[in-house]
Amino acid sequence: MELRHLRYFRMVATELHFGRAAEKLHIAQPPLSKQIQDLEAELGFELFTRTKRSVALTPAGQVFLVEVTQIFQKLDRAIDLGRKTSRGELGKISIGFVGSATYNILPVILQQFRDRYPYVQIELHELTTDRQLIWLREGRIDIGLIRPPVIDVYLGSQVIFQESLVVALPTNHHLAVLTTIELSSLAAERFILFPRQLAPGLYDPIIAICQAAGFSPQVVQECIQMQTIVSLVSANMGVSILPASIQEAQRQGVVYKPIRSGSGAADKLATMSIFWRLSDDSPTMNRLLELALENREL
Amino acid sequence: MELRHLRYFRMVATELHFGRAAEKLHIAQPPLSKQIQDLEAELGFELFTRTKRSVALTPAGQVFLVEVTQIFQKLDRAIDLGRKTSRGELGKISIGFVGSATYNILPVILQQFRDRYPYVQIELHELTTDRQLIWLREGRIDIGLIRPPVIDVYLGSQVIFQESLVVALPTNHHLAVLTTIELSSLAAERFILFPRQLAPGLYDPIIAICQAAGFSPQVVQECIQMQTIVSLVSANMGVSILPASIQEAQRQGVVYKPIRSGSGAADKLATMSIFWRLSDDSPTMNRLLELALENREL
DNA sequence: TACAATTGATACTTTTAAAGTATTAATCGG
DNA sequence: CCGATTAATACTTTAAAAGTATCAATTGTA
Repeated sequence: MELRHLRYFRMVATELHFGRAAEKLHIAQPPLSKQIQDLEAELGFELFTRTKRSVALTPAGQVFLVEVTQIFQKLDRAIDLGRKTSRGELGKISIGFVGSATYNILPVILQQFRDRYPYVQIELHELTTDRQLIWLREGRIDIGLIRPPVIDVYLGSQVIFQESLVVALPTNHHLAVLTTIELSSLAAERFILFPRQLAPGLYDPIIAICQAAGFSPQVVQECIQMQTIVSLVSANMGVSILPASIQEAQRQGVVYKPIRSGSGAADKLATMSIFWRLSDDSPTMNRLLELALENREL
Repeated sequence: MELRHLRYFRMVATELHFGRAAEKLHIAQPPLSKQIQDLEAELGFELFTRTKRSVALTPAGQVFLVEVTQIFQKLDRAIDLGRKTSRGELGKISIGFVGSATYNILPVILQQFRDRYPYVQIELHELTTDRQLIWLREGRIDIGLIRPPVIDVYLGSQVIFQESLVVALPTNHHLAVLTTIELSSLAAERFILFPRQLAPGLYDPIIAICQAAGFSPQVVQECIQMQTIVSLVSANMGVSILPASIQEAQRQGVVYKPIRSGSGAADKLATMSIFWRLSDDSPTMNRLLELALENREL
């Protein structure tokens, strides 16, 4: 049995006239009769009761017609789903991100992606850099938003966001009255930073600019969550240097001050990259990647 | 697109190897490659990502595979439903019957039919003879259980049940002590019968045997429902002559007595026939007809 | 009642496309 | 680097679908 048989059957069942049906199918009448006969022989039951002058569906033919119509609908749907999937308009994508991406690039990308591809299911995982790399390799996430550098030959990456660093001070700090902060004035302060292990891409530049300003920061506390660092600053436990986008989440008891860019070295030092498996060619991943690169802020 | 393309696609998707898939399909590998290429060209998207050494489904191919599998299941089901319908194992049948069929042939037929064809939906309509004929011609019922004679060239009929007539007497009637009744002894009684118009096939033989016994019955009341006749007899309104199967529904205050068959004329005078449209060739109707004729009681 | 029109089936021919054969090109493992 | 593996390509053969001509049965009308 081939779809041709079912298409022909449907036309004859609609027209109830072999001549007209053949005409609509753009074939001659004898091959149409033949195909219907073949179909009936294969099915093992009659689809039509024919006299020399008229054609009518048998009860079995009626039942079969309903089913066949649904089959064609299902086939159309199958093709449509396949096409949408191939375009990345349908499917699933798993995105990993470090907490600090929440304040800048992630919401922008998510909103645009949802607008463009509303039928793609998005799965979000807030993960530390190292976990993201593991999950990426294992295929548990398809995209990672990570602060470079990361060296992995199986992963592709692109910088998608760069921002300046700011100093976070308790409101009652004596430097909090200034509009910009000279880094060297923080030489004696106690610092609260991310653990180097989890975010070397953020940690190392901070240490570097401090040393360029003539001091090594005294780190008294390390915190995994950026929000926790802010809390500790507000509680007068110390000061911190953070990506500028932290200012999106304002908090009582803390003020953020730009670093005076005498050397210019403090500008755009916090970078965020998008990572993916080089072996992954899935349409949804490619669409998300395209969109992320379109929205680069460097 | 033909089912062949989908069958081949399914096999390649299962094997993920053109050579093995071709072998299982009992064709050579090159035509299989060709058919898959044709399918992809028609669909407008790739189903497989192939290197010279390996084959894998694209995301679109995965989605399409799921749908195609369902399509084949649906096709199998369509064939099965059609076959069952052609055998009369699936479908619907509408049966009309006169009230008095309830006591004899109808329950037998219904139970057997349900046992044999449990997936056929049965619709029952208790109707007078004349309404059944109208409904039959209009196609509102497919089968009628009617007391003949009926003359209609568009309908087929077969006698399926014949039974004797009995006399229904009030319990306190002076003849109620006898085991059989001589008809002539009822000459002076008041009779309660069906209206002739609604059941001439029952009415006329009753009148005939009475006249053969030497009297014309005095009909004081006509009732459409057999149960109502029995009620009136129990209420001492008169006597009646009814088909023997009425004894299935015993009732206080009424006794039934066989007619003494001196002449033999009272035997098997009440007949029930099955009627159908001669133009109707539906499998369910044919199965019911077969079954009714198998269960003939003459 | 007979005859023309209608309509599906049959017999046979042509055309299309599916399947087969031989071979190539690329990849991978040893 | 060589041989085995595997999908693709080029070309031939074969099968089956479509076309043509005609028949046979039915219907309705002259």
